[in-house]
Amino acid sequence: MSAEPRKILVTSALPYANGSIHLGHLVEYIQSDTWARFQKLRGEHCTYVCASDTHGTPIMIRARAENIEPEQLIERIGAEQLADLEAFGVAFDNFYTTHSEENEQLVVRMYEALSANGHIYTKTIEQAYDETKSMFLPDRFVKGTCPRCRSEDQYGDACEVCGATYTPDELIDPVSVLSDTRPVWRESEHYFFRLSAFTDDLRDWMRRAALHQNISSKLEEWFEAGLQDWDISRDAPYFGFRIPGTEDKYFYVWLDAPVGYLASFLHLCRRRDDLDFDAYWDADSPHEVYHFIGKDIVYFHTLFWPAVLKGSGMREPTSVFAHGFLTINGKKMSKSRGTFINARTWLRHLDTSSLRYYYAAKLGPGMDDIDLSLDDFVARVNADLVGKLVNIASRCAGFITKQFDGQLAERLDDEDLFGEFVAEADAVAAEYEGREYSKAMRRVMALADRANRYIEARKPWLMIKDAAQRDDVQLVCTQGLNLFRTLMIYLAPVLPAVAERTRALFGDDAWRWADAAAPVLGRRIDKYEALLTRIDPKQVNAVIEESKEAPAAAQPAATTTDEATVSIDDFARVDLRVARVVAAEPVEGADKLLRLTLDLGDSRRQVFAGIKAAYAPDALVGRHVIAVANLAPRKMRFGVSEGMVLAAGPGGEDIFLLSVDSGAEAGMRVK
RNA sequence: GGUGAUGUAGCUCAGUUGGUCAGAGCGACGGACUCAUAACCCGUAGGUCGGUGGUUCAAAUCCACCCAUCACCA
Repeated sequence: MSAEPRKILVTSALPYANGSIHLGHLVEYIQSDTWARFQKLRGEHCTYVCASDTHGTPIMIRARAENIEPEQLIERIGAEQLADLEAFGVAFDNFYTTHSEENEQLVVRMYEALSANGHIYTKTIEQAYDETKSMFLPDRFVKGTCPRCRSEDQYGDACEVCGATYTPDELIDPVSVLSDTRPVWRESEHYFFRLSAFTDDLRDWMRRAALHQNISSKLEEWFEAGLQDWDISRDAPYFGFRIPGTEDKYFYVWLDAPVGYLASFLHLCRRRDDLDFDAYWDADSPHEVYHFIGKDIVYFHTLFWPAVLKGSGMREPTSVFAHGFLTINGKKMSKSRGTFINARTWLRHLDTSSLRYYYAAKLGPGMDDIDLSLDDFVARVNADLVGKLVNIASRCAGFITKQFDGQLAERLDDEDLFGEFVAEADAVAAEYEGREYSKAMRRVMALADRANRYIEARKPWLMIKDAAQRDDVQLVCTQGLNLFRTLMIYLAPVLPAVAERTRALFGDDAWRWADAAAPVLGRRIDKYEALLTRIDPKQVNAVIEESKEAPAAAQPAATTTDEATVSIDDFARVDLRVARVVAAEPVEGADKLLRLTLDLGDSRRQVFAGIKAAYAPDALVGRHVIAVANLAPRKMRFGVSEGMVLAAGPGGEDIFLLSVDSGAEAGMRVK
């Protein structure tokens, strides 16, 4: 490791604020979160940002359908997406929105730079127009009969039956999906980005970025076909940013979306002394910037985006990492098969470490699709994680706790063996760095096998029967626990929740990668609690069953088990935070409700609380309460409630808010 | 339709530049053990590497064609 930490900015693709996070999305977030966590664990200065992608026609249409403003829709969905991602351990340094002041300023700044550099021109094009809705229609909003194979009800850009591609005006009997009327073709002036002028720059960038073979061969393909200029404008009505100097032209969502990476980073820079926006984004920045994306958006991230950055006088990304898609049981996710699984559904029945591990065990640096085979998932997680990995701790900790009062020996039993585990650190690190997670998992599990064999060979359960060998039992179990601890440090990027529990078990301070090489000796450990529990196939079945019908919208969570207890995992899913009441007011038309605006440190939420009879609004402002930060947002008659505040009592006047001792600040996690 | 990717033991996958490359884990089966969340340890199983044809002394590994699955086509 170099003395000076690397400065790294990592992004995940922005989730579109039009739907729920599902297992497919999670491949990307878990992959990039793991990488960012690895860099941080190694002591690098790594920042990981993301944002909600909020603009475009689909969001405008959906908001209309729900009879709300687009702003309300994107705020609700964005909060829900962030909560889901955080529940899976995805730890952004910042999750922002493309519908922000920062983003608009950056988009305009970049557009003006592009314009000044001669990279923008206008051209009149013809486009489908819905006269009843008074709006231009994107290709996907026109349907009709395929001109080639005559299949009915096909989208305006391609036929799903015969695979033909065409433009909407070639469709037979085209109709607008918004009104079922026949669209007309109207002319409109559009703004174009001169992508074709950047071919040489992009070729040059492609070499420097050392893109994965699969991506660069794709790019070569596109270069050979010749780059086409890019239509970056859309006509009103459109939900997005208006192009300066125009009345009714808006930036296409795909222009402002990647700028959202910058906006989220800028938003964070303004709150952090150790981050300087320009130092990362100036054309000659020495820092590293990486985008993790899915293979479906390679075009945008390896052509448009670097070209737009270059054209606006900024630096290009250091590299772009693309992953494949997720299949479940070998097939595309499907609602009828129950394999279109939302993150939220998963959380109700299964823990998140298991999925993180399974994905890691399958992920490599390439663009190949990965398969979540549910039977294999259960077998693999139970065998690898519970059977061999956690088992090491489980079989050693008992002796230490019961026989030695939790006291670890002062030395190791087998320094050489420990040394073998330490010697793998560089190889594991290199595999993480190269996103060869599957290889890293394989390597770590091979070590776990080795640790189990070591214990098997020493047989502490026999030694304990002989008073003369009592000290050796302590040595062997100290050895075993330290082998386990080293492995858990290696796995911390993938299994942050289990790593955290392990760290606490040993009473360590925050782990760094190098700690894996230094055994913990002579210390008293906490009482061992199960770090993970086996998965029952019934849990997976429950997820499938629940996913089969239309996603149960905001159904109260079914109890996850028959038992009256919850696991530590279950509890950890509830994100309790200290919140400061910024504003409180009665809700018109509701007898019991107060509308609270809560400050959660990094965000503000609107929450409705049934405490009107017990608390005067004015008395609440400024005080701290405990809020559930990841409760699914709920649409109420008066607006969306984005959480709940904790209170005790039967209700009515007898309701008592929980508070925290002085010193606590808004945003602190309760645990 | 064009382009590209993938197709290796029941399952999930490794196999750098062609010659110990026919492998691992899981499952299954047999045995041992009982510290551990029926976990762990030892052993067995044995797929003509999607198909056909070709190049080569030698191909899962190169070429051609075919089949299947998947993706992209701004």
